[in-house]
Amino acid sequence: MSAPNIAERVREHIRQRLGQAVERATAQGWLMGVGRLDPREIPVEVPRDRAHGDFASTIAMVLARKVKEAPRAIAEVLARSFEYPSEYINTVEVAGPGFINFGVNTCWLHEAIIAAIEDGESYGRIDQGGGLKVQIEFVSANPTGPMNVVNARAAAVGDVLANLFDFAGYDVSREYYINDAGNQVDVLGESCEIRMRQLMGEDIPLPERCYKGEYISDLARRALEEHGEEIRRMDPGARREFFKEFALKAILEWQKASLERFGVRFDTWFSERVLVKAHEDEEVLDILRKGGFLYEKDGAVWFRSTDFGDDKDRVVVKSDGTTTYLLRDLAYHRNKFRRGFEHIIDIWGPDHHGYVARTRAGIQAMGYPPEAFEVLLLQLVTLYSGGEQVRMSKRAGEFITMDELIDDVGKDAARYFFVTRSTDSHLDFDLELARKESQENPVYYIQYAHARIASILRQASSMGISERPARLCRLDLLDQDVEKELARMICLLPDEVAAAVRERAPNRMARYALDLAGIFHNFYNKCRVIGEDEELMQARLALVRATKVVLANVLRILGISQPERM
RNA sequence: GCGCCUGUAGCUCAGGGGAUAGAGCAGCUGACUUCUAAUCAGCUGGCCGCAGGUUCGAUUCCUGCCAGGCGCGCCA
Repeated sequence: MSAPNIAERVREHIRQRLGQAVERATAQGWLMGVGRLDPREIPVEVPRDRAHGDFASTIAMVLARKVKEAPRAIAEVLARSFEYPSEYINTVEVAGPGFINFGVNTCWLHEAIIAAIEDGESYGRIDQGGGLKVQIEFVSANPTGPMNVVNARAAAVGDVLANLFDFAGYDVSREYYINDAGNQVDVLGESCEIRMRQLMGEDIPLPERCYKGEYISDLARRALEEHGEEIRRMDPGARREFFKEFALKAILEWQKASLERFGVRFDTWFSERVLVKAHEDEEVLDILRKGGFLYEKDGAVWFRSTDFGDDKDRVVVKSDGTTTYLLRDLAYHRNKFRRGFEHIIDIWGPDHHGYVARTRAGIQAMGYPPEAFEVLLLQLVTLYSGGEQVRMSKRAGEFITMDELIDDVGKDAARYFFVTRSTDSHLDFDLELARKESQENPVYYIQYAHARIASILRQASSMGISERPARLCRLDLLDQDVEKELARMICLLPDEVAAAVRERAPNRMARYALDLAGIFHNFYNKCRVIGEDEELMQARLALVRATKVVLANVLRILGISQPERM
């Protein structure tokens, strides 16, 4: 189910007619040497500056090269040959160095208002993905401590991206990879066990490699409270194993709860251990060996990833016989493909960028299409507090947790903040500033627009005014600039979704929301709704109702609540 | 040394071949007997890091340099 993308339809229309205009001009002896033109290649864009029309084409500048005439002259010829007025196009003018600007009949705006109201929550949905099975794996934090701020950014970005893919017609699945097979969970168990022994009065130091956070002691205390008797009866080996499992389970629950509070829910929590237990890492070894991509050197087994563009070969089995993280990661990605995902997106930290080439190499060596594997490198977050950088170190136990962040700035503000920057841009997050400015945070600005509309609709309803179906309204009465701006923004939602997905740019949605809210607030100050003549009031009610739908849909994509009152 | 990311307003950042480069915050001036002033209108503020190249056109693409961040393990 997807609403018609009205803007796309108009663009298509312009391309068609421009194509015809070129043919017509050629037939009359103009524009020699153009040749045939594929309408799909005719550039038609939404100009940044509204004064340049609703749509614009740079086709004249592009053709200038072939035709060897001044772009401006070409534009004039095309504008003259362009057939209009048409069902969508009202005006055609040549401007600047050779732009052809199109003014669009307001009926396209009306269609969007009607569609937004009638389609409601599904307005803006497009069928770009055609149900393609996409998996997005994100956060995948080590299960050795609470979620930190970097995890929170990944959570926000991944979740919004997944929402966007869903909106664009993909069959999307959210996945969290649990790194529970490495030695870090052993260290976790050890840390916890030693804290427990200290609690029992034993005088032993905590080794340097251990995790030092307060939460470790808390876990030890809890274990003693809940399982004290059993623990006392265990021999040292069993006890360490117990603490490992206990801590792992508790931390996973904790992480899950934090993410839940943040509004992020995963379809699958995938355990590395399960993968290893099923010997899927060894299967990968077999596959690679059969493909002739393995060799031995210095007592280790190497994968010749350089065959696939990596800059050096990689060890998959260490000389002590254990497997490397890479091998298990390849097994994991093979598993993803075997589960039927047609496109895989991993969100990684920038410190993992070196793994992209070798992982893709492995995927290719195993016979899967390398282009179906995509990595989004999400840049880090630097926390500031009062202008001073907050250094974070898990081992030292110093960090701001995701929970603290949510307590501090709130889920909505935090999510917005994380998603408002592009993924490849570092994020400076000043806690004090975020707290201080929480009254004027952009997220409130957007939510306030939504609440204001709700208030208007509430008021209308309490006055006994019933909203007329949009298609029965005199939408042509919406002739003020702000009203048309607002309607135009409503039109552009499907476009915006498409662009955000194409560019993997959740931040586009944040910007769109801000722009839309801004235009609405502007409208609110210029135009009244209730109290105008019946016809105008009904038309504005429709406009405002449609705006509310769009704001709500965008906020939902961003995972931000849509308050009815503030 | 090699790889990835970044450099745009005082601050935090958008824009990524096109027209006069934008927003928020900060600063200044105005607007509430009105459907929510968490709002609006206006002003101030820019060698788009530097130097070349590609072309009708470069803040955007390419190369080099400078500056910052992150990596470059038989760790995960």
